[in-house]
Amino acid sequence: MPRTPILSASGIRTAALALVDRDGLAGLSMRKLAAELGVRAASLYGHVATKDDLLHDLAAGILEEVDVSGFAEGDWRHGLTTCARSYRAALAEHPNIVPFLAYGPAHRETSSRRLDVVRGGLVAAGWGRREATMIAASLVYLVLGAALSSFSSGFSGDQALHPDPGRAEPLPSVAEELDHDSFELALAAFVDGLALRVPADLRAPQVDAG
Amino acid sequence: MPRTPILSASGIRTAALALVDRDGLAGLSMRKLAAELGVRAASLYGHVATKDDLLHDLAAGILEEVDVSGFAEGDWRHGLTTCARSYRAALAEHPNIVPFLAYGPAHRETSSRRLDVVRGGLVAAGWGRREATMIAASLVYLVLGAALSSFSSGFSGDQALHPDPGRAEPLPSVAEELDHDSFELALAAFVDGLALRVPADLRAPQVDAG
DNA sequence: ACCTGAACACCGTTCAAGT
DNA sequence: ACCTGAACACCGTTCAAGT
Repeated sequence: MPRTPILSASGIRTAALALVDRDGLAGLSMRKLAAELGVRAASLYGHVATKDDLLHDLAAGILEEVDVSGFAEGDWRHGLTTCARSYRAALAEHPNIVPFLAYGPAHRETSSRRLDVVRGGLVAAGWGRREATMIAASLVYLVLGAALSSFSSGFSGDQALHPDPGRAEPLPSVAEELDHDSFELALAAFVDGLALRVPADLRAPQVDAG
Repeated sequence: MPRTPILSASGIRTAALALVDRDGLAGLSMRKLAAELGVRAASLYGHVATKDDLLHDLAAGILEEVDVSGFAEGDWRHGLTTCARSYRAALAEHPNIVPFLAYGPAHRETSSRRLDVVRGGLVAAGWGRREATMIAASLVYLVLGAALSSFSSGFSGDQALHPDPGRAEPLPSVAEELDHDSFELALAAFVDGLALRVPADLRAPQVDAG
């Protein structure tokens, strides 16, 4: 009678993500993860190739939640805005994994499949292919930058931010609101600025030698 | 006759930065760093409190290179652009340290002193205090996002990018140029978009209930 | 004063061995 | 098939001891 296995790849991933959410990226160790699952560290390697691989899978799962359907209606401004917001929201649900995304091309595959949809939407809306690529990249800059500067930018001496002038640091909720508003401002300004250089269809092309 | 000390805090920092530049953030260990200096790991702790502290100092040194003087002329667009470019250039010189910046408020102090200058310049140019804070935050989003998405965004199947259509990946120089152009596009669009919502001085204030 | 040896409490990963 | 013990080659950090 074969006893049912304790471990599974997906169970490991779930526990790992919970651990990262709870204890941060540095708080995830294979030994701790194993203990959480009632098992020893070595056992994990029957289901998961490597810790880096595991983190990669977690990141991919999160990026899969990004909604790129907003381009369907043909409005690239709406498409960009929707995508950026859902991207940011997806990262906000697991903020502790964001530093891992900084470690380079580990998560390239999922991320770029997503970006190709964005690029496609932009091209369909009349943008050139190179512009579309650059706009998609810019979107990632904004979202990723916002995700990892959240709470950490730390604005030192601004009394205008907290109604109570005796306080040195903004309250968490105030900081959160400020992060949110900053992101929305950046996104709106970026999209508005792009609209000024929309090509052929609506406007004459920008001067060639910038 | 007291033999002259081998170690110094600044010597350690220099070697550490060189090591990070060469071997990446993961390639920096206190033991390796000590070996590089002809010493044992324990000796470092006479001059440096902690590895995290050391990295914090490296980051602070890099952020100090950021040029925030561009606001002197009173042109906030020029100030923002100059600051963003020099910020990006400073990070580009030590790209391997960027992931460390993602690990939260460790480098808050230097960073926020810099940001206060930006905020000040924006307020002097007529922006409201809260807007100025949000714009400064947005700038950080853009630069940090660009710094860590560099080369890593990885655009999969775009033949338009490389002149030779047989190639699967863009050449490094092509990727670099694309990163650069994307950043410049994002920055220009962002600043242009901001200009559309410039307050009181030049335009009527935006509608209050957004 | 400054550096070292040795130790403590950890890591990720492998692999022969158990069931 | 699946898990374990033990080991390997590492970590950051401390601290009594040497010079």
